[in-house]
Amino acid sequence: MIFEEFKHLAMISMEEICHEIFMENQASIKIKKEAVAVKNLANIFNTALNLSNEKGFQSMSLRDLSRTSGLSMGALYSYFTSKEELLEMIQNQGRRLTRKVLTRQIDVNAEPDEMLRTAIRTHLYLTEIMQKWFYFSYMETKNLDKAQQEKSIESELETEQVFIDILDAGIRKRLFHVENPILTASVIKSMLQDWYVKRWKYARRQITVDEYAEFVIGFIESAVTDKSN
Amino acid sequence: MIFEEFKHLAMISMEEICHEIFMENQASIKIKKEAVAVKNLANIFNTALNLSNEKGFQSMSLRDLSRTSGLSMGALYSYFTSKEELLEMIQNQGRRLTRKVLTRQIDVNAEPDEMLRTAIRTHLYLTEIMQKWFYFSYMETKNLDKAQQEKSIESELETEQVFIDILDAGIRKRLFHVENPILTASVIKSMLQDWYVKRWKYARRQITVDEYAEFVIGFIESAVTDKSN
DNA sequence: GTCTATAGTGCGATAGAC
DNA sequence: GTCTATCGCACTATAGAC
Repeated sequence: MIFEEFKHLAMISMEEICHEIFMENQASIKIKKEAVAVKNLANIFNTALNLSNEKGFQSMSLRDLSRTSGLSMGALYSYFTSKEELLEMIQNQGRRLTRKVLTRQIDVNAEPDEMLRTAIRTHLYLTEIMQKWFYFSYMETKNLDKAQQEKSIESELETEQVFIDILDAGIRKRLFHVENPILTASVIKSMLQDWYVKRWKYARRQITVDEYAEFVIGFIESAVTDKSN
Repeated sequence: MIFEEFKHLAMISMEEICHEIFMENQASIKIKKEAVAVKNLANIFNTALNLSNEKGFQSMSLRDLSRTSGLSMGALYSYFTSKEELLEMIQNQGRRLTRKVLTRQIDVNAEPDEMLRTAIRTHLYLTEIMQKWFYFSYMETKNLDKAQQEKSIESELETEQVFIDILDAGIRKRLFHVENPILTASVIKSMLQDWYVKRWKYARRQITVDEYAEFVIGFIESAVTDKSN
């Protein structure tokens, strides 16, 4: 699968997510008509992500959000009860989407080397589509309360575990030679994160997500492949 | 060189830096006695870094800074003319220290494989000592004005260039087999950044900077070493 | 050189009209 | 369901006593 194919597939997930946001936050959302609520929520989230990616969530005032989204202050507060809650809503959805797409895409019956390639591609493609969401999540974790921060940490370790499991499977089948699967998974993750954190760098160099995926796969494979075979 | 040796060496640089901060910002610093100014500046910077690393620079109010540092609001404003200037002062010093230590440590006459190891270790050791400074710099770049952001980008690319040069030298001497030196340098940098960005993860797993350095060196070497030799 | 007190601004949040 | 108007508060920054 290349990026263009993945793009189509993930759009379906996006629809699901917008629906879920509405359903799950009905306690905070005063608006009852789903069509109206979903449309405005999408607007609010997109605007908040754009503004936050520019200058950070704290620096974005709700007046900024109101002006840019076209919704009044009063209208905004129909969708959340505080600025902090808006932050948590956005964070939650990012985490959920990651988990959903990553576990859906990886075929557990495949061989470890194939699984590794798929996991790398899927992760990169996902963060490419949701770049702003991931960047936001990444940068704003420290502004969350303790409980939400813990969730964020769990989510990070969960993603890392996917790679640890793949590496372990590869070691057992003697496809990989890896001395420290945990640290190896950790540095793999750092390479994947670089794609959405340092977006400007890759954009400037005109590197596409498929080119980056190919490079990372090649780099990691030449580091972990068992050369005794 | 291991970390403990480096630590001692870098402390000398720290002294220099504190002195430089005072000398260079005499326009903004109203205090004339150097001993007083340097002591208070060190206090302000350290406190600001601690608070910012917890909740971000924007969320840290100057009242927080005043309370935690023990200096009054008025005293704080003797050392900078605005909160934004404080941010820039901190950013500038981080960048300067990076450049100074990295170029000082790397022996350009060494063989590329040795240079690569030294560059990785030096980078990790430096960020270990100045962890809060680097984390701060990393997270707060987007809150800077355009001109300062550009400096930050230059600094990132400059560090990356150090690795590109080493890789190129290694390719010429047939020590390394690297298809894309730019992307390779880029992922090396992402692994090094992970050490100070995800500090909590490595602390939780009780991995020392020397252990991480050894791992990263091994990982990168097995990816870039020319296997035809 | 450092303090306290306060001016002035812009924020998050809400009440009530439409 | 959305708007405008406004409240109370916390902030940055400064002026003037010591």
